[in-house]
Amino acid sequence: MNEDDRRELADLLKALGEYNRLSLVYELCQCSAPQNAMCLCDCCSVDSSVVSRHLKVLAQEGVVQMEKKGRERVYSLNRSDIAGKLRSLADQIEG
Amino acid sequence: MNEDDRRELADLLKALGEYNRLSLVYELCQCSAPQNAMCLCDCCSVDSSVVSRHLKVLAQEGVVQMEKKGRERVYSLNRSDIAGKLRSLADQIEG
DNA sequence: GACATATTTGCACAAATACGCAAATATGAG
DNA sequence: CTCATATTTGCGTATTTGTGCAAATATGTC
Repeated sequence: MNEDDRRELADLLKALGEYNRLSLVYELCQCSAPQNAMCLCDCCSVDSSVVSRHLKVLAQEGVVQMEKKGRERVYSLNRSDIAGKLRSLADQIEG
Repeated sequence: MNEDDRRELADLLKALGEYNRLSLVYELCQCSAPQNAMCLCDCCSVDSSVVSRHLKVLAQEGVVQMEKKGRERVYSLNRSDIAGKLRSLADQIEG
């Protein structure tokens, strides 16, 4: 694995490695339909601006996908993509 | 998943989500025998004290295991343990 | 005991980060 | 257009974090 890929993977893990962001991911896990930020706000008790920033980070790392829907923006997990990367790491670690 | 478990998982991901620490993990990945810190120093160009601290973090999160061996301390990966946790997360994300 | 090597720890510091609040922006509803 | 709701952004702040250097500690070797 080259350096850039490793940096990218580290950034992904860092994005997931913050409690409130991980909570957002778990919340999205349980939703079949995409959710807006206000709804996601409920699962972690922080300001909506904070949720907005966390979702931005998750989107940058490809964890979630955003879609404009009228006045709100709905988010959904890139399930197979992230799961694949985590499994790939697991495989490498297990050797 | 309860809150404590989630916090613990977030801490694990955070430990893995730093470039030099992830590099240490990859380095250990490729070693069949446990390695000491001086050897691990080579894979990331930082001071030995920094490596020491990173290894401490990884040990606290259960990523690596330390064993005293004379004057040096050798580290090895908890391969199946970490791989299992990553796969478990992947499974939950994939739903 | 004296010395060399391996590792940790104390200290200082710069950069990153998470956070809340208030203001700005976007957009649907009336 | 006006208003209400959803979201982002600017700002200030407190905390965390990664880092290097020097000193301290640990332990094998002579």
